Amino acid sequence: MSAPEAPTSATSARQATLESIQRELTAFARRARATAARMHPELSLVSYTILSHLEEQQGCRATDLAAYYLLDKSTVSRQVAALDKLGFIERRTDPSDQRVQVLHLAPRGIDVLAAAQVSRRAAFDERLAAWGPADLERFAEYLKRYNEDAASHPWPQTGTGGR
Amino acid sequence: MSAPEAPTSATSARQATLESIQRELTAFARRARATAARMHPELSLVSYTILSHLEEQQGCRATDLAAYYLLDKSTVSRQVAALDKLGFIERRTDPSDQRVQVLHLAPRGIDVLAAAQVSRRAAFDERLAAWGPADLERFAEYLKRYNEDAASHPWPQTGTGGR
DNA sequence: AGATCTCGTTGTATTATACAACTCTGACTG
DNA sequence: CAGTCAGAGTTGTATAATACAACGAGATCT
Repeated sequence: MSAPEAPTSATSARQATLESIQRELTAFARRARATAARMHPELSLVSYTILSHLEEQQGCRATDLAAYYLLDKSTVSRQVAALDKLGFIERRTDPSDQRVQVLHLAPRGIDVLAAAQVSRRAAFDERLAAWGPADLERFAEYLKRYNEDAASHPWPQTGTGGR
Repeated sequence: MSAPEAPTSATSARQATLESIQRELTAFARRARATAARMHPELSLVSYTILSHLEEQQGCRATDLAAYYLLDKSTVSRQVAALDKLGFIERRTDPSDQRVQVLHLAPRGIDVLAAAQVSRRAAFDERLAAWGPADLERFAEYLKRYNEDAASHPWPQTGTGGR
């Protein structure tokens, strides 16, 4: 263990910045559901994220979704079932492993996702219209880096130590 | 109406960046609940945001919370009732307007919030340990600016025009 | 073959949320 | 002052998202 260092003005400024990041991210997270509902009422945030993920990944397993979004597999199973029932996705059993279903966008899913993306892009375009390209790029990089860091640091032990 | 401009490589690069921002923000939002549950199991994301808001604002009304987090007043009412029942907050009727209750942290609320913040700070400290101060500052600024922009551009009309 | 692991489903309970109807209280108007 | 209207909060009701536990079917490894 290294020697404890006395707090300096630099470390407390850092703390203040971290607090600020937390606060803004949290506020954003809490608003996200409602925001999505207003941008595209026909597709909830939950459905949107799944369809969007499938588009980007060109198909994936339910387990992958659960891992990526930190959800229980039962939750994903039901959401996938609902999207399947609506005809938005298809489940193709993997021939090399009969347990796994590879999820793909179905034609109707492609359509509704595209429609939602139109609204979503319009909203982002308008909101971020005043941002310069350099700031946008940096913001995107920071977010990506943040999410990667969060994923790679599952949890600092906060409680009894179990994970 | 201004003349439509042909898409240039600059505009499509911008679009790609906007997509990236959307994607990362959405993934973050979707993970936030579970993340909070792991960081501080004793205080849900929802409770945390309310207590935290009260701490920062030194008290506010239920209506303010609803507006800030884009929630229905009934939702906030129940959450506030739950926090009150747990002894985390106090409701003080505003003497100048008997309709309004000003919400404040109660001693127990201060305690649990502080405990959660310890976990939270530890998590953020670890996650963002590799970030330099300049990047952190900029990230914080961008998030703040993003949230402000989102708040000031309620919605570009996406549907039939109603809000 | 048997133990064990993984993927997915289903049963059950809880929590967050919205919408609508309602009660108070305050403000404005004739 | 009476009547109306607007704002704050509560409650009834319904739905959606979620977790945990138990389970079934298929794969894997002795």
